[in-house]
Amino acid sequence: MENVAHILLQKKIRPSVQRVKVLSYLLEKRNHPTVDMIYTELHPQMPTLSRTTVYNTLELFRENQLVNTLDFGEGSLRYDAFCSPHCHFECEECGQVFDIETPPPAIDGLVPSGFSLSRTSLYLYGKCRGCRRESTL
Amino acid sequence: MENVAHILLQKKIRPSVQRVKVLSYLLEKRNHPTVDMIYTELHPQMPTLSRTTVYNTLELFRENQLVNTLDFGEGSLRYDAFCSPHCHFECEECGQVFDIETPPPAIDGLVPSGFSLSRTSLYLYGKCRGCRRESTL
DNA sequence: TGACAAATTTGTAATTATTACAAATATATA
DNA sequence: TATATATTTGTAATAATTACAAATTTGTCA
Repeated sequence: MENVAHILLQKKIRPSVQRVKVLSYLLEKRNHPTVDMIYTELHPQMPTLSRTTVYNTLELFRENQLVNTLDFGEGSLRYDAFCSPHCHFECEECGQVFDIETPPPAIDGLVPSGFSLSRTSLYLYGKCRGCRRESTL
Repeated sequence: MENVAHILLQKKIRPSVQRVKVLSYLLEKRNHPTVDMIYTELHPQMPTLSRTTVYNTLELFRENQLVNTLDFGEGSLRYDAFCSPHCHFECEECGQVFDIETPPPAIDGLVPSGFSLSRTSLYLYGKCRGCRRESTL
């Protein structure tokens, strides 16, 4: 919506149709999608959309701190439009990613002296509620 | 050495030349290498070594809990032959990976009820001592 | 020891995610 | 409206990894 366009304008990013759609997708779905998930979902509505545009757009968003990348070690990156400090849980069964609304644990004092820390990522792996339920039915 | 062959035999893995060399490399260097680093270093001594063998060998080691994979989001996996619970720090300047000999922080209670946790990975990013020193010279 | 079976290694080809890049299109400005 | 600038697109390149079948090595047993 207009809402999303404003977010882009605040970052001095021109709100093209493609950019607004990609950011809207991220904000509405909150599903930490891969490039392929975004492309596959938006392509039917925008037949001219290019995969490259999705890559370019996400990279632009990342440079402007509108998204963070997540790497669960599956071979492709995921994107998160919620940049508050929080952790992520990936279900090893269904692949869904869940937000854990707790900031990553303090690790002050962990790094050797003389080192400087710029950021940390904590990834949690396991089974989500739905998948656990299924396996006990 | 023979030492390394014994480790493999304990896991009922036949200690072929290639397997012993790859595991020795990991244990001696402790440098969390990528497949390419291993291949590049071992190839001169073993001209017939194949990259595929390195991949196969590491996968076999992983299945037998002899190594863990690390994914710092650089596009290629790294391998760690020390499986005690500890964290990793990657220098954003020189790319070196350092062990942080502290177990990943307890995150009990972080996961939503009904979820089960199987493992966690904590990645730290920043500048190592050497690179900080260089930048202030 | 020699022959055969099983395990391992090798090299090439396929696959997948991502990036490079130039042409085409759309947008903004004068 | 003309022109410069920004954006998008599509194709081709790159890089990591996997698939797979042929070649080699190793182990077993007569």
